[in-house]
Amino acid sequence: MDAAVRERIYEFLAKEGLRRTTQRDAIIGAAFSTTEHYTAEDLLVMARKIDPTVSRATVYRTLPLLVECGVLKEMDFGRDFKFYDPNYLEHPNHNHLICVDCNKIVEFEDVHIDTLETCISKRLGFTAEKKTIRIEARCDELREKGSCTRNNRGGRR
Amino acid sequence: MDAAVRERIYEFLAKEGLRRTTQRDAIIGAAFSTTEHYTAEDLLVMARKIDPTVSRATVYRTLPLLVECGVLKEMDFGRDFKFYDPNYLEHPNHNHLICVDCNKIVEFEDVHIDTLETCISKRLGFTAEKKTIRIEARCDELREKGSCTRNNRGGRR
DNA sequence: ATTTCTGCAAACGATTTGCACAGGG
DNA sequence: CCCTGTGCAAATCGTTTGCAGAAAT
Repeated sequence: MDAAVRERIYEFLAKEGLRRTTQRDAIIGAAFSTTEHYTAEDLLVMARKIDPTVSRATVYRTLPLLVECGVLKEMDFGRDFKFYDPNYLEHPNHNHLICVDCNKIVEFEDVHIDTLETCISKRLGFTAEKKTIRIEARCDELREKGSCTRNNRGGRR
Repeated sequence: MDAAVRERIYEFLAKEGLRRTTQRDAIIGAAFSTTEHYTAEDLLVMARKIDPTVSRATVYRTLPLLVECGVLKEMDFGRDFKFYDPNYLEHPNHNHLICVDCNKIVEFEDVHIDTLETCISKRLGFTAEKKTIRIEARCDELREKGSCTRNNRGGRR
């Protein structure tokens, strides 16, 4: 994982008077061991590979810290659980396309969108704070070939 | 409420072999007595003004029917509960701006967005199915005047 | 009659939290 | 030492569901 991210987190913890613990280290290590999106439960599994003593509660308590620190983005797609995006720092302006077939989440950026959204907010009398585009879509690949080679997070509930 | 909507619902129920009951009538009447967005709990309260015997379970069981019938739109903003939009038939392509201060949901349409989203999906190899723009924003009014005259759904949890 | 509906209350499931102990500063 | 962090298990809360009786066709 990126040492700068780890450093940033430690500074944040210090600033807040919070401590560096083995569990938090394991969770941080796990959280940035991938560029994929994951759930709290996914992260628990990943963190336990580093430190088996990590509990679910600690994961749930650590996630908001990483979000507040700005290194992780929380995303609620109206699915059953929230997703977290460790790739946020590198691509702060991305949007998400969610495949309803395979649950794959694809990131994309588009310069037009940002302008458009800022315009719209201004027109309505608001100042945009978080702009999210969610596109639910179906794989062309699946429709044409009958199967889908993408990451399949489905099956859960 | 619009008689055409009611008619459309009755046809849907008939087609599905479902029955017309006093409770469903009350819920339908309540569901289209406003153009505002509401939650399941809001709808329960509204329906009980028409028929006090309506239960929460029946509301929760009826909502998906109205959604499937196409007269109501379900929206999950990643808040604590889902919202329902009875205004969907008249404005099927609208997007939502949610004020983080007062929880007001403002609808807007924009022709550019639709084109943009279809392009993006195609570029990524998907066929867009549901396109949602969510803008979280802050009232300019609140910031400037220190108060907000908009509908305030806040306070819950 | 037969089938769908209903209200009730219990179940559900992701997330949060109270508590008593562990461990970092 | 003191105060924060932790695991555990119980609580939370919108929503769903099993069941037995009620109502529609």
